[in-house]
Amino acid sequence: MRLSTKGRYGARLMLDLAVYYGNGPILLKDVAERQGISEKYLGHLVAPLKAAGLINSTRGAHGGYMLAREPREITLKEVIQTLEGSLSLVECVDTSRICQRVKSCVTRDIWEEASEKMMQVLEASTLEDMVNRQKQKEQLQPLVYSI
Amino acid sequence: MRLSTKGRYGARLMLDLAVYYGNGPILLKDVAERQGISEKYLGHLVAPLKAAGLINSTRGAHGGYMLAREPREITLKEVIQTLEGSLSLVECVDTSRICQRVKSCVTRDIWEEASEKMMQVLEASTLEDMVNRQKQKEQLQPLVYSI
DNA sequence: ACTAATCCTATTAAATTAGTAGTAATTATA
DNA sequence: TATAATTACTACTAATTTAATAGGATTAGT
Repeated sequence: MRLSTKGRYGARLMLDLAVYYGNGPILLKDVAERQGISEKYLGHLVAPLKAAGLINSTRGAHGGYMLAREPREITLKEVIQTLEGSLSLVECVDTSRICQRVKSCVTRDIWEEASEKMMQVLEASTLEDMVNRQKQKEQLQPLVYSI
Repeated sequence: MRLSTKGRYGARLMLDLAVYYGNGPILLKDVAERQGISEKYLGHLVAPLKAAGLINSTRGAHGGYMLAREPREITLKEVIQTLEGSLSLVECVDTSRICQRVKSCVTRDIWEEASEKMMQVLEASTLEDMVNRQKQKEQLQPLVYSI
C-alpha cells in the first residue's frame, strides 16, 4: 500500500524541474545531486514522463530536461499516474469485469471512495503550488535550525 | 500502491463475520465458501486479527470465529491496519527520522494529506455500516438483473 | 573529432505476494 | 474414551515486483 520509489522520486524530479522552470534544459545529473537520487535510476523515470507529454528533452551537449507545460498546469496526480499506473486501491475499481462480485460488493465501493479522496489531494496539487510551498518552507527552516 | 489480498480478503472476512454476528462461532470453511477465498489462506489472516483483539475463536468441534466487538465498534481502518500495517503512502510519514529532508520536503506533506483523506474514509466505515450497505445492495440487485 | 548528454536494453539481488501443505492441539459428542 | 471437526502453527514455494546497476548507442554542440 506504499508508493514505490518511482512515484516518490518522480515527484521530486518534477518538482525540481518546476523550481528551475524557465532556465532552459536541466541536467539529470544536477537533479540527481540535488535530490540525492542515482542519476541512472532517474534515467528510468524520464522515459514514461516524456511519453506522457509531461517533460521535453534535448540530447547532446547542453541538453537536458524541462517541463513540457507550465508548473501550474501539471498536477501531482498526472505525475504519479504516469509512473505508478492507476492510483486505485484495488484493480476492480478500474476494471470491474475482473470480478463477478462487483455489483454487490460493498468493500469495492469503499475502496473506490478512499481512492477518490486520495486522488483529489494529488489532483489539487500543481507543481506551482508545490514550488510555492517549498519556498515558504525554506524561509521558515533556518529559524527552526537556529534555535 | 494497491491493497494486497490480505487487506481485501480480510475486509470481506470481517464483513462476513459481521453479517452473521450473534449467531455463535462461524466456520472459516463457510466464510471461505461464501467469499470464494481459500480456507487455508484465510487461516493466515485470522491470527493477526485475533492478536489485534478484533475477533475471538473457539477451537475444536463446533468452534469457529466471531467478532470480538459489536460491528458498529469496528472500523475498516482497524482491519486494514492490522493486516497491511501502516496505511501511509510513504514510510517517512510514520517515521520521519528515516529521511533528513523531512523538514523541507513538500512531497512528504502531500503524501501525508493524501494518506489522511484515504484513512478518513476507512475510519468512517464501520462493519455495521457495511452490513447495512450490503443489505441495500442485495435488495436492489435482483431488479438490476431482471431488466 | 571530441565531449557531453540523453536513450535504450539487459541483468540482477532482494523483497514481497499469494498462496499450498502438513501436522499439532483442542473440543464436542457418540 | 475414541472419533470427528475445527482452529493453530510452521514450513515451503513459485511468481511477481522493486530498486536498482551497467554498458553501449545515439545525438548535438564546440
